[in-house]
Amino acid sequence: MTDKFQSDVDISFLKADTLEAAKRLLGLEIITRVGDEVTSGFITEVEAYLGVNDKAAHTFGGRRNKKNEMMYKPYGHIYVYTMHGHNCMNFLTTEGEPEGILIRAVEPNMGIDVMKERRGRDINLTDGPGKLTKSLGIKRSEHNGMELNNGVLIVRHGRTPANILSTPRIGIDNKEEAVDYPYRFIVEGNPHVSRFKGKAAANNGWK
DNA sequence: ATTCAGATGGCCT
DNA sequence: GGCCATCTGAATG
Repeated sequence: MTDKFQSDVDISFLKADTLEAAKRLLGLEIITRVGDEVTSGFITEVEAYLGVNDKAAHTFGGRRNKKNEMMYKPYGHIYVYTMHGHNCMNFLTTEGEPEGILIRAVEPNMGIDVMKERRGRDINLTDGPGKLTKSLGIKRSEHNGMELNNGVLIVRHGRTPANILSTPRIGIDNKEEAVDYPYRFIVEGNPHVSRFKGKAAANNGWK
């Protein structure tokens, strides 16, 4: 268990309830290995997408197509889609419902130099859904539909949030009543989240 | 500090 | 052709 690329997390909590699972993801460390380069970050921001009843979800009303096909896999799988030329990653939840959790931001931990190289800049490496996938080397061609902890991407116990804040989701202004659902969860006071303003909390909001 | 237009690429209509 | 669960740099105040 001292292997940095071996999971120590029982991901069965993803099976039960998407909103609860979203909060429990905060603080977990996502680790990727591409070739011999290992990069990782602690999850600081997530958004839940509640499937067929959620107008903001790709699977609203049971929509099913080439892009969202992997959303219909069971919990513990990864859904990666591209938009505007960027990759975004979700962890799937439940069995039988096309629900998932968008990973919107992480706090960089391992392999920061590699992330800087992949991103072509030294700051703002992982504070957005398209940024973190680029920093961690996550590609649709290699990660879409894969299972967590199978060798390309694992989660490990990381840190514990001191406080969790919920807000409306970002970037879904055209989704009618769903724009107001408080399905975005962040580690309060952590600066590595989208649109961060103000001052970082003590210890970046971790216990 | 905040706002905004343009880039961007895959997939749907 | 048009739509996005986005990002960036430039232009503002």
